[in-house]
Amino acid sequence: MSLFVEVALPVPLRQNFSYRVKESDSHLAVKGVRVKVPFGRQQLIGLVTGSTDTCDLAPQQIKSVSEFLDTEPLLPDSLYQLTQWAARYYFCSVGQMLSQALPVALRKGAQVSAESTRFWCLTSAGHAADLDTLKRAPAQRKVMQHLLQGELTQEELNALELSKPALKALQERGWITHQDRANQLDLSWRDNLTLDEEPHRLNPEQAIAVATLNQQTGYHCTLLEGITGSGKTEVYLALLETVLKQGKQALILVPEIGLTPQTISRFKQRFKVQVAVIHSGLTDNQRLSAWRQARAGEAAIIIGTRSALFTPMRYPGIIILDEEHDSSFKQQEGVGYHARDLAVMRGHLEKIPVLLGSATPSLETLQNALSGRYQHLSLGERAGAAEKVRQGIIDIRNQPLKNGLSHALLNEMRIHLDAGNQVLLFLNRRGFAPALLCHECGHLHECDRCDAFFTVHQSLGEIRCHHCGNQYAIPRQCHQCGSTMLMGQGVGTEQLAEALAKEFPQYPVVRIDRDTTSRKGALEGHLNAIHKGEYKILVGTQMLAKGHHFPDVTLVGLLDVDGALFSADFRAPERFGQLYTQVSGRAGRASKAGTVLLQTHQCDNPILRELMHKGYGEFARGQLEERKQALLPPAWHMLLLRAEAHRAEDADEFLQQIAAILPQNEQCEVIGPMPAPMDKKAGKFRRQLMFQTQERSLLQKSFEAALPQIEALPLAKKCRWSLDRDPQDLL
DNA sequence: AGCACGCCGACT
DNA sequence: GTCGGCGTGCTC
Repeated sequence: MSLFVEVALPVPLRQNFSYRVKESDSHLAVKGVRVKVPFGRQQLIGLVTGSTDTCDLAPQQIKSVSEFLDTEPLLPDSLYQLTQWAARYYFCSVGQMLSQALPVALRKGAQVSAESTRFWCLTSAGHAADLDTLKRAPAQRKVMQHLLQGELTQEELNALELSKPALKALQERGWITHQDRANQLDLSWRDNLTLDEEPHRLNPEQAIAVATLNQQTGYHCTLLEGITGSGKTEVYLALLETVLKQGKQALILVPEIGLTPQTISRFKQRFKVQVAVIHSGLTDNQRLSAWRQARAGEAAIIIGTRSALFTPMRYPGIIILDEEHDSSFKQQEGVGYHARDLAVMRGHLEKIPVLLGSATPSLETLQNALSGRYQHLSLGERAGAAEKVRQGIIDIRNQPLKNGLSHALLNEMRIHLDAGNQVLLFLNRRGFAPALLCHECGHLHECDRCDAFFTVHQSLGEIRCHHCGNQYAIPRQCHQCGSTMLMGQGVGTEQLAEALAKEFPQYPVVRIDRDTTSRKGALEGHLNAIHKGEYKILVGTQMLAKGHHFPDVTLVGLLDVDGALFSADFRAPERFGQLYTQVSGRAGRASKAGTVLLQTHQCDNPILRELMHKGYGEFARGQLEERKQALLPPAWHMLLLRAEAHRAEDADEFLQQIAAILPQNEQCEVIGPMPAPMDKKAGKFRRQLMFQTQERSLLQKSFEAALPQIEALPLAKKCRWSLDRDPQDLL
C-alpha cells in the first residue's frame, strides 16, 4: 500500500500539494514535519499537513518527497492550529501563513535543534601571553580581553562583532582554543527564580490590576488602559514575576518602533533569566537561535515585534501585547495578519492569559472590553495628565497660510525657539487623501448620497465618494459660500521642512518620516541628535510620536487636523485621537509646561472638542458609536479586495464581476469598485472593492464560497490582486 | 512566488 | 545576426 502526504508549500496558491512517500520513509510521514519536495523545476521546503493512502490525482502527476527534514513536528500543536486558523481567516494557504510564521533559517532547511555549541577559551599559553605584543593587532587584542573574563560561545563572540580572522590568528598562535560541547538545557530558572532588582512599590491602582490578573487561570484577555506614565510596564513586570515563578514563559510583543534598548533592558534588569529578543536587526541564524531558546524553554522571556508572535514556547505562561493600538501589529505585505488578533487566538489555544496594554486603545479592543469579552482595567486619572498641557486651537479659516503654517503658529514657534526650547510639528501625510475644503468658510464637500466626504483625485480631476463611488468633476466654487479658494492638496513634510529652514534660518530643522529613516539606524541617529539639542525644529509624521519622549520640546503643533478628521479613511479620526493623546502626554515635562496647538478650519468640530476636553476615552466611545451607525469596523467586518492591471478597465471589470458574485443584502454590502488611493502606480491602474458584513461568520462563509468562483474568472489571471481582511488603511 | 517559454528592439 | 526586455502560464 502506498502512502501520500499533503504538503503546505510557500507559494501564493491557496492549496496544498500531494506527494508520494517512499516505502522506507513511511514511518517519517508525520503531520508537522518539514519535507523537501520537487515543485516545478525547483526544490521547495514545506510542512506535512496530513497523510492519506489514496490520492485522486493521476499517478504520473504525483512526485515523491525528496527528503524528510525532521523526525518530530516542528511546532507545538497549538501553533500548528493557530496557523491553520489564520490561513482560513485570512484566506491564504497554510504554506503561505507558515512562511510568515517560521524563521527564515528553518524555511531554508536548518536543523531544528542545535546539537552542540562552540565555546572559546584561552589556553595556558594564552593566559600567560603578554597583551602588549598585540598592539598592532587591535582586533586580536579585543578578543583576548574578552576571553580573559572567561569563556564565550561562538554566538556571544559573533554578537560582540569580533572578527573571524582575529580568532583564527590567535588560534594559530596557540593562545586560544575551542571546544564543541553537546548542548544541555539550562532550565534552572524554572525552579529558583532570582530577581536582580527589587520590584518597585506598586501604587494602589497597579496593585489592584496585578492582583486581579494574578487570580486568573487559563485563557483570559484583558485590556490594561493606562495613560502615558501611569506605569503599565511595572504591572507587566509584576505579572512576569508570578508567571516566571510558576516556571512558565512570557511572550511580550511590542510595536516595531518600540523595541528600543531601554525597553529591553527594563525586562532584562529585573529577573535573572534568559531573555530572547527578536528584532529586525537579527541575522537569520540569530533569529533561529532565539526561536530555539524559546522552544526549548531556556528563554524565560521572549520580546519581539509582530512576527515574534509565532515563537513556540515549551512552557507557555502569558502573552503581553504593549501599545496594542499600534498599526505595526498588522502585517501590510503578503498575508495581512494582525498580531493582536492572532495573539488572542493563541492565548485561547494555549489556555494562557493575554494582556493588551495601551493608553489609547484601538476601537476594536475597546469594543471587546466594553462588551465584556475582555476584562477592562484602568490605570491613571484621565484628567491628571491632560491638565499639565496647555492646549489650543488655531482657527485658520480665511487666514493667510505660509506653506500650511498660520501666523499664530509661527509667532508661538518663535517664542518657544527664542526661549531655547525645541518645537515639534506633526504633519500626517500617510495615505493622504484630501477632502475638498473651502479655505474661506471651512465648508467640506459632502457626498449627496452618503454621510461621507468627497475625496479629491487630483490626477483624475475628480472628486469621489469612497463610500458609494459617486463622482463629479472638481468644482470651481465652494458650494456653501461661492468662494474659489478650495483646497485639496496640502503640503508635505519635505516642503514644510524647507520652508521652515528659510523662515527660521538660525534654528536647524530635522525631518523624520518614512523617507528620511529608511536607512538602518537612521532613526536612532536622528533621535540622538535631537536629544543632544542639535536640532531645534522637528518636523515629522506620526512615527515621531511613537514612544519617544523629547523633554526639551515645549511646543507641539498638529498641522493637518482637517485631513485627519475628514479623510476618506474611516480610521483617520481614531488615529488622530491617538496621536493627539500621545503627544499631549509627552509634550514638556514637570519643569517646562508643554503646549499643544491644533490648526484647523473646524474649530467648532464636536469630535475635536470632545477629544480636547473629555479625553481619549470619551472620544473613543463616541467614535465607536459612529462606526456602528456607519456600519464600519469594528461594528461590522470588512474585507478589502485590490486589483491592479495595465488597463484600468480590466481591474474595474474584474472587481465588478466579483461584486456580482458576492451576496448583497441587509447583512452584507459591497462597495465599489473605486480607484485605490494611488490609483496610478508604476503605469498600472489600481482599483479596490470592499465587502462588509454584520457578522464575522457571514464574511467567512460567503467569501469562502465566492473564492473558487473568483479564482476561476478569466480576468483573475490578467490582474494582480490581493485580499486584506480587517484592513488598517483604505488608503 | 519562481522559473520557464516565447516573441519583438538595440547591440558586439 | 544575437542578447534581453517582460507578458503569460504552470507548479502535486
